[in-house]
Amino acid sequence: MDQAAIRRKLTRWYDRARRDLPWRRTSDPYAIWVSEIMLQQTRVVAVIPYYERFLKRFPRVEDLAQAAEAEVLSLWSGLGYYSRARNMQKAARQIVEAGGFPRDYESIRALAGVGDYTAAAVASIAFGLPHAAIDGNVRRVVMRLAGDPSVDVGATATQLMSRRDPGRWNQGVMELGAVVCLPREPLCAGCPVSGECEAHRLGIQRNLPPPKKKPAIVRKERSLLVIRRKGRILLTPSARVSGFWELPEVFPGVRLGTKLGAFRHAITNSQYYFEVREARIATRPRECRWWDENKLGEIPLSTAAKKALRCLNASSIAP
DNA sequence: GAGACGTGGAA
DNA sequence: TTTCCAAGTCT
Repeated sequence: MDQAAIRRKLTRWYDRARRDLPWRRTSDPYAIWVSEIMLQQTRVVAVIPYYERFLKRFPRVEDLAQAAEAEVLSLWSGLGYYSRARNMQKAARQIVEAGGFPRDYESIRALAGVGDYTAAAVASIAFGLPHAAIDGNVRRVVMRLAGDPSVDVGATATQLMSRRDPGRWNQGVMELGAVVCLPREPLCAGCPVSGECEAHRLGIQRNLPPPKKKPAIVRKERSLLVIRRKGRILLTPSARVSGFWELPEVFPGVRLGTKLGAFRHAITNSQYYFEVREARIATRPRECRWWDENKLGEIPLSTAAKKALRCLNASSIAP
């Protein structure tokens, strides 16, 4: 591998690619950190509106530290991996207590919800520190450049990394992986470093990284209940995602009514088939609460509950 | 170290 | 329609 050529061509390519990403326009470590947390296992197009809404509401880390958890979760609702939001607020309070955003790798790594990848990304992008950020994109790009699935990705990425601008390099490799060096069908014709790529030379780029075995999808059928009384609707605290509210499922003493709709909802390795059904109760289960139907926008509602309420609204418009 | 954790877009 | 999996972290 001609490392210098790879470094030069790839950073030059990155300087011209995707200049519109909102987090490329900031040098605020807090904003960069927010973007990196949101981008964990989440596509750029999904993150952009959340990122902008989040920073508008919480422009400074102090604002996030002082916010109510329910509001943070509301702003996060729909993004997934909600422990990220809770950890972020925990970390925001750590930061405020420490008197400012941490400025070295170890201190950044110590924040709640920040692992090796995010610490390296923030340290390099916000502070120019020479830490290679290793994510799924970097693993794929490095394995392909080396043409070898057993290559030491961390060591190779560190060797390749620009010492002059580690943040630009890290983002460049990730961006290349995201838009050119795609997992299934890499766009080698448009790749700035295909001439330096060993996998491309050997024609094995589609086989790298080797496929991982997938756990079986479990299918589950459930009912979500719409129990209304005087403009209010019964919700139960989410058992899965604490801080969120759900429509109740079947429980002892409930009387089921007509079916209002159905939808699918996938959660990790489970594929749920939900039917939405009217229901009535004599006594309210202890954990449940009545919520004003006009104020549901103000509380953290699970995505499944939102989908269910959507078919509810559709049916009330066209009964 | 395997498994859990969310969601939605692309193939 | 189903399958894959994305700027990972935590337990």
